Amino acid sequence: MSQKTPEDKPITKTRRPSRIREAHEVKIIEAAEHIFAQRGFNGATLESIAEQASMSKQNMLYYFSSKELLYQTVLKNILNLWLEKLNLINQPGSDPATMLSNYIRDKLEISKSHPNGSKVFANEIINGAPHISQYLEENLKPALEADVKLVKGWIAEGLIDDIDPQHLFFVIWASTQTYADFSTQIQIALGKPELDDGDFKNAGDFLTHTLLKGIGLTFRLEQLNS
Amino acid sequence: MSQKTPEDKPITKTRRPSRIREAHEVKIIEAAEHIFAQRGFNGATLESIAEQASMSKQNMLYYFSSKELLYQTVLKNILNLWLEKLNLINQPGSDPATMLSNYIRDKLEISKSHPNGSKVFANEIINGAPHISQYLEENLKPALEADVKLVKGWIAEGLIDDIDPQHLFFVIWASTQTYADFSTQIQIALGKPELDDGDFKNAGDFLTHTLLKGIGLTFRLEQLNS
DNA sequence: GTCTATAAGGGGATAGAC
DNA sequence: GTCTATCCCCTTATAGAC
Repeated sequence: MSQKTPEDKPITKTRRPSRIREAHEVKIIEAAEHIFAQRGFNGATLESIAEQASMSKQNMLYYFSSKELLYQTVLKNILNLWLEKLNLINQPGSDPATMLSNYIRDKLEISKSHPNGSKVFANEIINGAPHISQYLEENLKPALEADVKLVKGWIAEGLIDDIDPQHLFFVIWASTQTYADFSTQIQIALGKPELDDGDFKNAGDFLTHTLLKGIGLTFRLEQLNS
Repeated sequence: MSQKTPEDKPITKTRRPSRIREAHEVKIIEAAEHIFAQRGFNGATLESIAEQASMSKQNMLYYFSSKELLYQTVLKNILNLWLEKLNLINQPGSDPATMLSNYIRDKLEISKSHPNGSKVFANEIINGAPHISQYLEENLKPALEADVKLVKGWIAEGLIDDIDPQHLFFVIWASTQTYADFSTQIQIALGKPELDDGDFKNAGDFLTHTLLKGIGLTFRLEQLNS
């Protein structure tokens, strides 16, 4: 699996990252996600990120030479996670109801497991995507177009209502990511200090019921759970 | 209507704002919305807001004595606009389909007319609502609870499916505000430089069709448009 | 009400010893 | 790889003249 150097002995001078570097990089990225989510790009200080990662600011700069680089890394991590799930065609089951309900559940799952990455991304988009618009153009746009084509096929076959496929995806994105991005507001509305598994289950049930039924799929929840 | 001073002649020393003050305050708030939306609270500088408002930073500080005060003003403006529309019971028509479709159209209209206010608010919530959580607790929460009660009544009467009312509102909020907050991403996905009236019409049609049908309302678009 | 000047502090990034 | 020290710019807010 892993690439081997021609020599017998491993040569540490090559680009292979050392064990300590790898561990520190993970720690720093997690800290950066946390702080960028909480304070935005400009509000986050390298000092506070380093503190969250339990190291000195100067040492952190040894691993990520600039705030910008750190930020880009966090942004691309979450976007790549989403893009993986957006590849609907690669799903095992092939009927529209299963594909869409799986996609909704997957997106919600990421909101639950990576709320900070989602928040950093949301912040970036709200501010006009100054650091990532090109990456969206090159990666998100074509991925969405493939799915739109798929959904148009469903409409042509009469499997679902004649709705606008692009807006279907915009609404799925918004309504799944809101449970990460707007969790503070939802917590206040629900009167609880944190969203728990039950809340995400309720969200998933509501969304699959409403969106699938709403576009004309005679989908029943019991089918999926069985 | 307007409060009168006991004296005959207007006393300029009282709290009544002068004409020039009022005009400048409006200009400053609009500029602040724009810059805060684009750069976040920390990224926005008083210098850039003042420039957008065509005045000196020092003069702007004469009207709004701190960045914090300016920010709070922008936040409460947009939230109050939303709270007005959230008061569903005050609508003329009283059937669920009309109430909800009107609410969705109203929310979308605000996304179109006040995208910057929406973005500033979104940023604030994402960052954990450090400046406005108490205001949400005192104003948003009770307003939502009234609507939840209303929707529960509809369910009890069998007018709509047995869905979770709170999540219905979370999804309406997310999916209408995304056309303001995430407009940059949507523009990239649609391949156009700006969202136009047609895009908002498509969004509104998709949302009313899908959400109303999705919760079991046998609503037809033609009824509303006639 | 508007201007010039400046106080006061914060924060990104680099240099160089160990 | 990690540390101490420091450069230098940016930004909020105030003081005081006009």
